[in-house]
Amino acid sequence: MSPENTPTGNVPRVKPASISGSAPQSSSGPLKGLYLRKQDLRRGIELMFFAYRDFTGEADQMLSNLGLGRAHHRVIYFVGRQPGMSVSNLLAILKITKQSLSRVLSHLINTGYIQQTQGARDKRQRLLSLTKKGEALEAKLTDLQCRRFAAAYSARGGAAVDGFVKVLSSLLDDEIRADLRQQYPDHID
Amino acid sequence: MSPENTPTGNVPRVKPASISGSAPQSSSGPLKGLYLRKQDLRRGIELMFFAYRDFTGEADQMLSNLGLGRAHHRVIYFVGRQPGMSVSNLLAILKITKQSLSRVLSHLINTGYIQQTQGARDKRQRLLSLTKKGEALEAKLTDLQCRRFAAAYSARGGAAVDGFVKVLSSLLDDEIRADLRQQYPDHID
DNA sequence: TATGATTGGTCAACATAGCTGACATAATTG
DNA sequence: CAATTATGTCAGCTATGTTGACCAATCATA
Repeated sequence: MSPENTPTGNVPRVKPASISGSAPQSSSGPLKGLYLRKQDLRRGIELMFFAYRDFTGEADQMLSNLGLGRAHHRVIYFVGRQPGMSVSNLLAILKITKQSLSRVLSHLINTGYIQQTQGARDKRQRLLSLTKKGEALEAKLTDLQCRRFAAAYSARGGAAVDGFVKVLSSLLDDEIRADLRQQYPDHID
Repeated sequence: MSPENTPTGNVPRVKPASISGSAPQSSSGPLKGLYLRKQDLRRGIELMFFAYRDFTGEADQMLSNLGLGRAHHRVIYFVGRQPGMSVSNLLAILKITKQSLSRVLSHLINTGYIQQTQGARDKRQRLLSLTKKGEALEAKLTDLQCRRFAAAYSARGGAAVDGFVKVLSSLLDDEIRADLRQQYPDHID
């Protein structure tokens, strides 16, 4: 059907450094790198696309009932995770412009999901935290997604979870991986 | 710092069926479900967010240099994966409206990345395929993402890849998992 | 063969969420 | 005091999704 569905036996491989198209990679033994066949890499690409969509789908639905979107969710999630976070900190995590954040954040403040207090040490800073209403929404949304993860994790077991975390963290840009390693010292390597 | 960073020892767990907040889950032994602590589930959520962003980042950059976006990439990717695909088939995969697809697809046809031929059996169908130009772009984009996967896969090894695939496929909606199981009969369970 | 379902396209209008550029204010730091 | 930093705001643009309405060609079938 598709070009990479070559009949088993002589399947295109991909080397990390350069992709040679269809040259078989025989230098590292017969079994090593079986998961580096082009079809395996494509499966990874597609799994990321579909899993990310499904993973966010339920929360998106709940949000849209409240007139909110995924951008609001991200703000609520990260403020909930680290209350007292500054705006610039949030900007660094989300990697969007302050104008984009401003629109979403103002809305969340005006609708009573998020509150801000002046920084004690640096009075310019607006330290963000969830209100009761915000906490309630954050809990509902995070529970939705945690439930999906809990189901997947328990269906597959600890070893699979370990591999999942390892591969995902290796997909990250180096800079982001370093940041996450600080957040989860024992869990991201 | 954050509310779930409780000092090790009595860490909130999450059961797949219902999230109880902070009640410890002791019914299934002392070690089982260690990966179901709330912080582990949050780590999963965050890894998905950051990894998806980084995973698409390089391709997004290349696309924007050509005046294209991620939506164009998806079309090019899936048409390249299954040449001769019909519009309705593509709509079913992407799960967007035909109006949204139309805008992107028309642009790709007008700029010579995609061609369409009338279906032989059903003359209403427009069967889509990549032109030479489209194939070249698809190859460049897919190679970018494959290289990232190849690097992560070889850094972590086959066992980790196996866990990665298992957990990701368990994160899918049931219907999507069934579809993917057909695409990759030996690889998604 | 007539009817209804399917495949696909089109026009119009709208919403979300990103972007750039320019400019302003207040507070900190050297 | 001057420079930098943290934050906000106005204006406009783009990409990508949405609804709703309507049309044409083709297919399948009663």
